Amino acid sequence: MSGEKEYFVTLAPKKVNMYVCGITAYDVCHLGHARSAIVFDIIKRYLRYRGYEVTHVRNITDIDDKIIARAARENISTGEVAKKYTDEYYRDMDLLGVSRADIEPNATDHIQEMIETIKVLVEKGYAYPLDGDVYFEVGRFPGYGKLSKKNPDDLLAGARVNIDERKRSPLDFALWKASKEGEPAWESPWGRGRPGWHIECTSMASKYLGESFDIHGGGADLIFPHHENEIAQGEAYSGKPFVKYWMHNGFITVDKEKMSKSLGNFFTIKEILDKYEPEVVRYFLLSAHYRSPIEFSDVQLNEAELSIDRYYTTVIRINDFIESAGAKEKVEGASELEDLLSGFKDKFLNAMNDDFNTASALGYIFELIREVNRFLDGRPSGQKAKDLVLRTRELLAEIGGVLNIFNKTPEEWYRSLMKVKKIDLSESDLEDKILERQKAREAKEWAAADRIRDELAEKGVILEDKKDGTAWKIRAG
RNA sequence: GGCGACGUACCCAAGUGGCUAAGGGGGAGGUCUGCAAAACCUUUAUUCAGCGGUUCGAAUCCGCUCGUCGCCUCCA
Repeated sequence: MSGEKEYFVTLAPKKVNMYVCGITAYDVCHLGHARSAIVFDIIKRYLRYRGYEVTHVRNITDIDDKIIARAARENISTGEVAKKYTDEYYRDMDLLGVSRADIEPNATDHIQEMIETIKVLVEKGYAYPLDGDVYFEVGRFPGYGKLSKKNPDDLLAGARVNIDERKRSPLDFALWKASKEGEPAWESPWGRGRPGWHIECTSMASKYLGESFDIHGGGADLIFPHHENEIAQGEAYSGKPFVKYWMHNGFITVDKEKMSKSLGNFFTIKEILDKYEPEVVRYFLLSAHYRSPIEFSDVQLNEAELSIDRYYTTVIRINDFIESAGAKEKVEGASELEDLLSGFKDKFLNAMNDDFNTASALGYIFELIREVNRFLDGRPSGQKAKDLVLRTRELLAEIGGVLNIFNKTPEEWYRSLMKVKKIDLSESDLEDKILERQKAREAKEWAAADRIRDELAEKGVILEDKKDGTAWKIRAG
């Protein structure tokens, strides 16, 4: 609310009540929806990791103008439209590794609650019925504009055309809308109609999280008017502060412009996941701070893929070492690694405690990656070296777990890359080729061996000769 | 027009008053290797859009200028 970072103090000790605006189920999701979902998924995971008991509510709007329009166009019911795109949404979220919220309410299951809220607002004089609609009277709520830092007078001055003359003020917004013939409708004290968009979040958030709760999140485009209106409704209703901390994720941009439905410059999650591993998308989104705009491009996604590949390549080295390390104690240059290991967790926590700075956290992960590689380059052996490397692997896995990345085995990673890059080669064919090349190498027929390697490289498969055999990877980036 | 955010290397990106300006990608050189790949090492910002100011000290605070974007209408 202050527009600045603040110390995080929960309303109840160690408990966090968090509401995040979900989707309106009228079309498939694009990357912007993914960002919001992933950002708040990480926030929830991190708070839980830190020992908070988090109740996460994420709504699904299943009745609104766009759903009605789509239903009319496709000649199906609004319920069918909402169901279809809710299913698509869950499919996308599952692929992206976004966990479910604890409560995922639909608007249409809470019509009664909304009617009750509106009734109270009317009784308290904050809202007025008008020809079957009900409007919130913005002028009656003194704090209006405090979240978006807008002055109601400026808003009035800048008001665009299409002003509804019946309203007491152009800023007044609908709590309840009378239904037209053939539209979905519910009985209410003001006649048959349906709820306005803003009221559902206020009613449902209050129902599940209380009249005041800790965190409310969503995309930055919801600040005004949606969240401003939620505050007006919630605080007019209860007389209490509605939300303690507002958190808004920044936009995804394409050529510096906001990715959006209306501009048509969007990429659906489905399209992106056809070309990139879900983990790559997650990493990409975590590589910038959640409030910053982030430019979508293939270059960026490829860089994310390379970064993740660097991680898994190191995991392979670590695993190889742990399996094959000799017993003879040889530990050189371990002090740097030991230092880094002992300070690593604090660095990670500090980064995340500072407004969930995932980009900084990822930086620390790669510092550790470089150090463990350096350590392994010294060809260490023995139990002490093993313990150190094991500790590194565990620490990396723990932190990766919080961010929900880096949680595959390297084998899974490369199989997954193989699939997403549509490499036309079975694993057994690949093994055969490697064997064939192995024979050539043993016979020191380098040209033949190189030919096989080049042939595979052309398909995007990279061979790595190690002392006990040849491993394959898929070229990232 | 009103309000707001941002501008850090070739690209992406952390850093918001004080040790050598994280990290990733890319470039150049090197070590290792049959050759590669991977990894590592060295190097690539005496400088943080520009100009002023505050301060012992600023990329970091303040002012102005330039540029980019967002919100003010549905939007993650």
